[in-house]
Amino acid sequence: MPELPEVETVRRSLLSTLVGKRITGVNVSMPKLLRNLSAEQFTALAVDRHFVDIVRRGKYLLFRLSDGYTLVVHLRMTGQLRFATCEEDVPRHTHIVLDLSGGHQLRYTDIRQFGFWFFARNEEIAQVAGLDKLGPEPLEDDFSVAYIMDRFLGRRGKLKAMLLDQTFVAGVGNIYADEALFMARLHPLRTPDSLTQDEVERLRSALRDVLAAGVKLRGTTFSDYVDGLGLSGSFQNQLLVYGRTGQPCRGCAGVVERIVVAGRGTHICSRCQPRMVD
DNA sequence: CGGTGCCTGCTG
DNA sequence: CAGCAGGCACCG
Repeated sequence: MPELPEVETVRRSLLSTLVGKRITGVNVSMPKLLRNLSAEQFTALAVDRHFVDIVRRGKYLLFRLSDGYTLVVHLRMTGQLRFATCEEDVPRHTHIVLDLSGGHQLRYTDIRQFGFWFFARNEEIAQVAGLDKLGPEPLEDDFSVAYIMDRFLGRRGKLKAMLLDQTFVAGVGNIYADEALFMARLHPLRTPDSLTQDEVERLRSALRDVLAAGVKLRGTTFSDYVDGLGLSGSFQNQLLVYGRTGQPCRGCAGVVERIVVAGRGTHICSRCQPRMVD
């Protein structure tokens, strides 16, 4: 489900409510979601620690706890973190519940059970697969034209696959990749190595613009995604191609097509995004 | 590189 | 009932 804008929105929505709250109890009904600890080990380490900060890297959320501990959460496709009071009904597919001081809870719900939690000392979280290999944050300055040109040099394969590669750029997923490629007027099957500097500049701007707009509108809600307080996003109303197969292109008289690239459903306007010769 | 598996639920 | 879904690791 969640890409950078959704994960960032969850972070922001939980920050002020969670910081200062102490974990008073732990309830794990799906122990396999705890990637590195048993439910007993996790409970023993987490109870009595309080939340200090929440940081996002790519699609990972890092909950900083007291005494130098960090809880890493990845929501993958259908994970949800929800702050709630104890009295509120617990939704189906809720697999982990943290009881918090003040009668609140932090609940983790995940229909497809693809997400995970990893709990360790701050200096140990580099062990989380993928976290230490993340590329630059697309909204930061180090995601530069020079960096992209360098990474694209000599690179065969498919442009869209690069955008989804978290070691190239952190936090881009299927929706925002399609939207950015459309905005940059680049075909997803282009060879990265073939892009001109002008095209790389367009791609970088489009990615940054679409992700910033996604954050501003608090994410894209189709069905599952809501933020940490249960609120939907509204970027779904701004989508130009994603999920619009067969509908008119918003940029020309063409129609949005669906193709498969790198195993993922991919939405393009082949008139606005010419395949060209590589 | 592409293909597959991990899961459940929804849609055509 | 098959196919698809916002992600990613692993396999050959």
